[in-house]
This record gives sequence, structure tokens and C-alpha cells, in this order.
Amino acid sequence: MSEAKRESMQKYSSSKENYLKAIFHLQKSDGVVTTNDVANELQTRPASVTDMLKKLKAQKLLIYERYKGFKLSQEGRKVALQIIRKHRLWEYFLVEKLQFGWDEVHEIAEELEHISSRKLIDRLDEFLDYPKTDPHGDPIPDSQGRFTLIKQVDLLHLPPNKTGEVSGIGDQSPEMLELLKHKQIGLGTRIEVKKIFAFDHSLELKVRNQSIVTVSEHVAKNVFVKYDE
Amino acid sequence: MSEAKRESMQKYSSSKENYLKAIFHLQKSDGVVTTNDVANELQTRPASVTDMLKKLKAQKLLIYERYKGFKLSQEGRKVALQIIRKHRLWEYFLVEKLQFGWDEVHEIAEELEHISSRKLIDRLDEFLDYPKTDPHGDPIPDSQGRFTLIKQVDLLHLPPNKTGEVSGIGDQSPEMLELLKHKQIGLGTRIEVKKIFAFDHSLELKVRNQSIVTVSEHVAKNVFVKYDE
DNA sequence: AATTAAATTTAGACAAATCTAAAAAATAAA
DNA sequence: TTTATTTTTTAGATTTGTCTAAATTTAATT
Repeated sequence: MSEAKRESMQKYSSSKENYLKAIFHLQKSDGVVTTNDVANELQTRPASVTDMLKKLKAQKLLIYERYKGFKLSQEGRKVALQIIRKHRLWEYFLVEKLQFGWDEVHEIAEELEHISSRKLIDRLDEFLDYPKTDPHGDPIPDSQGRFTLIKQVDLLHLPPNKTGEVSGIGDQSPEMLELLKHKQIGLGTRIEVKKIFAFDHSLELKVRNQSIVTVSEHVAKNVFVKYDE
Repeated sequence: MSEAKRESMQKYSSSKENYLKAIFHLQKSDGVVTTNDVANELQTRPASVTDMLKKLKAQKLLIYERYKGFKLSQEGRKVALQIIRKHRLWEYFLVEKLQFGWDEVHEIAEELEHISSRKLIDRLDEFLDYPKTDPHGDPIPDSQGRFTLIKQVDLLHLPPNKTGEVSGIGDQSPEMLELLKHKQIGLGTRIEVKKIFAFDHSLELKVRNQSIVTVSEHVAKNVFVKYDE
């Protein structure tokens, strides 16, 4: 086994893995990730994030310069993808084999994703017949960390509890853009649909994993998101 | 849900759970468990064990007085049994569903046994069709922590890699008892058969999980063990 | 450009689980 | 029953991950 291979097999603490995962997700949506974002995502304090950034840097899992921002290294991305792979495979297992509802598996998968055995997860993948997406529609990375599938839909068709990344705008009129700008929605913004009102088909969205905003059906039809990571 | 029920659902650290499990196992074999035994079992230091004993006592998981010994409380036993249940169900899953060999599942199960969801393990039990024993022949406690199966056999018929607890002696002559006493074998002693020599059917035993001793076929035929925990 | 506000980092502390080295208690041996 | 040995416990440190409060840097406003 090569040295690089052995490296990727190293075991990190659950806490470190959670940071890597969170940064990976935030990076995908925002491009730029901030200390506050991470603190918010992980329900922790900015000071704790700074502490951890230093540790992750020391292990070459991310690139970091104080006050200047940070991003995952090649290695950090690889580790994050393996955690995501495990999380989603376990979710699939819970729903397909143990009859759990898709809305009750996340918490359990948060624990299972930290089980370290590589062989276990590859065997599980095989047992489940190599599923491409988890029960929420999120794609499952293969054993090399690659996604096989990317879906693009408008906001109305974004599955519940799925987070999409804005990939295109239909109506690009200044009025539309002004509205989107005001609501802090732009290319790459992460959006989750929280509710669709039967009355007028207006949508309640969670934007950047933080603010809750409401948009009309018309707006929703003109915002396209891709969900894949 | 009753108060007592909620109590048993509480989550303990993996470390605490490991201590409870180790003490449970040692208690079953020796009756009396010592600080050194635990340190030995968990590959740790006696001082660390003492520290943990105090914490476990504070949480009413064991009865403990300094220098005077300790044993699991009712609650501690209950928690230990749930860990053992989880460990063995996961081992069964790994062998029966994921095609692992019985000799490679222990390590993985050591991690999986700390996943906390009660619902998960009960669903897994159902999925596996309520197996009675794990791949090593050890019985799996049911959701109430009860074993459904107790087998009593003489040492010659104790399955390999199974640990039995001495439950009776056939030939109780003074000579026999003297021999057993010398080899530190008595009621309740935990024994595992390591090897049976084809030549004279003599047995090599691991006694109290520590010493290796040899006994004749005649002796083995007169020592009965139950294996169930 | 100067000032204010926000984000980030440092400094110092704490809880959990461990360790080493030394002290205290219990047990075994002379 | 003293003495010696072993076991157990205490005292004090260390590591990991977290926190609060204060300081520093960057960004935003006037």
C-alpha cells in the first residue's frame, strides 16, 4: 500500500471530522467560508473554531492564515467526502433495510458516519447494491470520493430537507435581480425549502443556512439549483 | 414513559461504557473484580481505573468503597447488558449480511456498540430476525437485557473461542477438587478451551482470562460449564 | 480618512480521560 | 506479628475540545 493511501486511512477524531464536513458543505455553497459560518453550523463558538482551524492546519487538512480565511486542502476534502459517503450510505441502509422514515435518520447517521472501518463501508455499499443517492436525494460519493450524479431543478421541485446550490436564474430582469440581491440570493447560495403554502404556492426558504425568507411561486420558478454537493 | 425507563436511556461516554462492559465480564468470571483486572482488561493503568470508579459511583453505576472493592449496581448491569446486546447484534449483522469472517468483526463491533439509538438496535434485531447467539456462539441479550438461552456442557464440548462459566463438577472426589483448586478452577470460574490435543484428548485452557493450564480428558468430562454470560 | 462596527484571534480556564510518581492500605511472608 | 510485597489510591500533569472575556484585525460608515 502506498504512503498516500495509508495517509487517507488515518483516523481523525469525530470532532475534527465534523469540522471538515461542515467546512466542505459551506465551501460548496458560499465559496468563501468564515469562522462565524462554521461556528453557526456546528453550534459552537468562533473561538473554538479558531482553535480547531489551527489543529486542522497542523495536520495539513486545510489551508489557513490568520484573519485571511481558510479552505480545505486536497486531503481535507478527501476526508470530508469519505464522511459524507458514510453518512449517506448509512441513511440509505436505515431507510431501505430498517424501515426508518427519511426524516428520522439524520441524527443516527451523524453517529454512524464516524465508524472508521473502510472495509465496513465498502461492504455496506456492496450490500446495498451501490446506491447513487441517499433518502433525501443527495448523491452518495463512490469509494474514490466521486459523485456520479448532479441534478438541476427549480426551487419548487427541490425535495424537502434537501439543500440546493443556486446554479442559474431564469428571469434575469433588473427587478428580479434586485429582489434576489435584497434577499441575499446569488449564484452558489445554499437554499433549503422549508415550506410551500398551499394558498398561493409561496415558499419559505432557509438561505445560507441562516435567514428565513419568503418568495413567490414566480420567483421560485426562476431560480435553479443543483443539488449534489 | 416512566422515570426509570428514561434513566436507562441516558447516554454515557464510550469510555464509561467500556468500563461497565469490562467489569461485567470480569464479574461473571471471577465474582470479585479488582482494579488491576480492569486495568489489564482495558489496557490502561490502575490509577486511571480508580479515577473512573469514582465517576461511575457518582453516577450510581457501581457500588464502590475505596480499598474495599466494587461491583456493578443494578443500573450498571443494565447498561452493560445493553452494550453487549449491541456488540453482538452488530457482529451478527457483519457476518450474516456483510460477509465478514467471524474472526474480523470484533474490532468493528467495538465501535458500533457505542451508537446510542435504542430504536436502531431494536430495528436491527428485527431485521436480523432476532438471533439468539452471535457468530462466536455467545448469547445475545434481548431488549430487556435477558438471555433466552443457557447451555450447559462439559469442557470437551465447549465451542472454540467461547468462554464458559463453571457451573458444576461431576466427580467431586477430594483428589479432583484438590486438582481443580490447584489450577484455580471453581464454580463461576471463566474458562475458554484453547486447544484439544488429538494425541490424548488433553485440553489447553485459558482460566480467568489469564493463565493457561492443561487438563486431561477425564478432568474435562467432569467440569460443566454454562455459557450465556 | 477617521471612526464605528463586526469578525477573528488570543489568553486563560475548565471538564473528561488519561498518565507518572509517590503515598497509603491491604495482603503475604518471614 | 513484624516486615516485605503487592494493590490501590492520591497528587499533580497532560491532551483534546470546549468556553468567556478581552484584544486585535478587518470591514463598513460617516
